Amino acid sequence: MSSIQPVRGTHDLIGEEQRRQARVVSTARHIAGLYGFDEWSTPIFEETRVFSRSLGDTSDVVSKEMYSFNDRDGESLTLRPEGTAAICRALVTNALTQSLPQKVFYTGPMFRHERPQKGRYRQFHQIGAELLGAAEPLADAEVIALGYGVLEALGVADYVTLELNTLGDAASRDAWRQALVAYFSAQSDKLSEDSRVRLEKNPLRILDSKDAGDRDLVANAPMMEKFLTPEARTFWDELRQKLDLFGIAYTVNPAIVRGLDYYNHTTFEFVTNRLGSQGTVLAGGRYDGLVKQMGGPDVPAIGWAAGVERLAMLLETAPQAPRSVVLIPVGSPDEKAVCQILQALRQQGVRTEIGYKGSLRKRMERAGKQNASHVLFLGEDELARGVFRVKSMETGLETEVATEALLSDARSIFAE
RNA sequence: GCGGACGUAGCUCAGCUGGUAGAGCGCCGGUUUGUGGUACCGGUGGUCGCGGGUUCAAGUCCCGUCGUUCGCCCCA
Repeated sequence: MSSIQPVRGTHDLIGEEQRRQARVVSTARHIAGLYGFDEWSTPIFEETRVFSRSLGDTSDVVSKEMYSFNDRDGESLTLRPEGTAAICRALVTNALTQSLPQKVFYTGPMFRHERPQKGRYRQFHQIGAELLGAAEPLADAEVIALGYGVLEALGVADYVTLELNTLGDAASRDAWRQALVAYFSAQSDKLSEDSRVRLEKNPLRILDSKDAGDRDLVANAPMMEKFLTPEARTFWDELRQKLDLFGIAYTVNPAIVRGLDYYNHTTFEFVTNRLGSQGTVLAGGRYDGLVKQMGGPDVPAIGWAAGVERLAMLLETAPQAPRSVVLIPVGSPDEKAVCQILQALRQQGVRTEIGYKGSLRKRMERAGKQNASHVLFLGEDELARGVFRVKSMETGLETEVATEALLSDARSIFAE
């Protein structure tokens, strides 16, 4: 066993694992396109303040999980722990606040120094969608519909449920937060140790505590509903109505409060019970203040991110490896003819390989192992007669095909 | 960051109460001359995660460390 290992929480993506993740990404990219979202790519590292400012200083992501370092110029940089902040930064830097709305799809690696677990890695991958510059509930509904559409296209929608909540606008949220703090402070002796810390840092998080004692307290805690301003209530009502119009089923869960500071109004999570404690598969919400925080104008926005590894694990069937047509020279036919036919097939869009070294038996064996769809035999005899022997590895049947036909009509010859 | 479990060939694992490692699969080659997935034969393969300690002797006991995994925490 080699002593050089990949860094803790990182993995090489090879074979089936690579194919599963690629399937997730390409499917999401396609569905996002149907909704009119364009793909952006932002740098993998940013100035640290892009994240520290936006995610909230007290969030664990900022306070203890970021890969931050000083570069050779002494500037503090950070490997992106999530995608939304950078998209907002890019919106501002590229002056796209002039042409709203912008509908953005992105994908790529993210980095968080967490304790690795299944479905939770230090370098992991996300897909995400952001709709910047639309304030109406219809936008929220459409963004959620896009998320659902991706899950549906991946064939995992059945294992997943949508949980929905509202945090209201700033005024609602502040009032609610104060009420929660007052409520929990009055009986902080009954709270779990973890939740006493949350009371200081992020009281909303107490609501989704798993501690049994906490849950009893939470059951009687003041609910967001009561603190909604009339505007926030209208928004919340409309959102649910639009979701109905899109035919998206959901359950309201007051505990969906999200971890990052920038959310307001809509929050949602698509969750599954198939991945143990890492059950959140796609989640997001509205973040109307973030673009302004990034130094831009007041741009309302809504979006979500999803974990590629988690979705890849949920895929029911693994994408198949592509099958090749393998050319096996018999004896020593003219090399020029061999190379020409290889290139001609590739130009016609047929995945073609040549069987290297070994006896004919060996090469056949290898073609079988790599699951080739067909084998092409070319010997001096065939070359002289202007034909190939084409063997279907599926049926074992072997036919003679004129070289001309291969040069002009290869795809139909190899179509199953 | 906290607590538990685990860590033997590429893979799945066996190795009793301590005496310097085994199987199956895989991989490589062969069963003569132009044909796979079957069969047969032969071969390759491990400083038992790593580092200490106890012992005449450790894969087997103890400590530490790294990694994986489960729960917590956090979050996608």
